[in-house]
Amino acid sequence: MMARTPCVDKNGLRKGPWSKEEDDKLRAYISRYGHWNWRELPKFAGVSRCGKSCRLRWMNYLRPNIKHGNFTKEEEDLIIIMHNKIGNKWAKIAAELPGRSDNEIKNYWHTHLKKRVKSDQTDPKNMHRETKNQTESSDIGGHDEVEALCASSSSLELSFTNTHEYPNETNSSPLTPSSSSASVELTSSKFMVHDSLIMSSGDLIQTYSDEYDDGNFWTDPFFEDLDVVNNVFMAPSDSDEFIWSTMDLYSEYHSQFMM
DNA sequence: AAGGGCAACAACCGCCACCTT
DNA sequence: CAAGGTGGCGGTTGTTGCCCT
Repeated sequence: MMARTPCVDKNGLRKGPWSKEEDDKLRAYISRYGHWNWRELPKFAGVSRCGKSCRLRWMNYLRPNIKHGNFTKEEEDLIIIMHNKIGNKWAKIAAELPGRSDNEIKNYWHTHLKKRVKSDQTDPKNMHRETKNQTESSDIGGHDEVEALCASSSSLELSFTNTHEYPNETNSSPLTPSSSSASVELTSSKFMVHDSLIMSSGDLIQTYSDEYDDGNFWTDPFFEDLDVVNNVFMAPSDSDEFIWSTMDLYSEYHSQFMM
């Protein structure tokens, strides 16, 4: 794998390439409960990563329907046309390519397409084609049309959630979609009770301070004592059932008192 | 066969926009 | 209105594999 070697930052959070176990934990958690809050999520998913790293991993690799490699000619052409019109707006371009992440498109552009475009433009044999493309661009990928394309893509994320099969759908709860048409997006406010429930549930976490360090939002631990979370509440993978049962307990609590 | 250079790409980092309080 | 929290975007880096000499 072409990635950085694993390491640990000052907060004990892992950096570098993701292991299969980490992927499995993150995928299992989000599939079941959605990404309700990226900063808190890794603690509950049992992953020693910062929220930002989890988000990136999910968006670029673990999302349902995500595709890798082998860009089609149509995809390449669309990237080139849109890049010609809107520049490095990778997220907007990615919105037009279902299953492709902005990061992958960005990488693909830098490693393949940029060179291709450059050589196309400098190759005299392509001068005619270039002019033709520009004409076509104004027809096919003109500014208005690209904007319209981008606007129409707002439901892309929803379409992903629609097509995703939740492995535990029968365990429907306020935190899990009751049907495949439900969004997995959950507001943080709906989760306000989460911590207090878990704390009261067997006093697993003795203290949870609101006054954690004012360092970096993405990388600093959410709980005052990360070790407590990792070693006590977030048990190793062989105790995943415990995590799920605790989360389900919360779900019941939520449906009983918060709905 | 060795090793230097380059390509590919996963992941990190900083910044910004938006939302909530 | 200001400040803090959060999500998202785009630029960049770092590592590894491959190719060429």
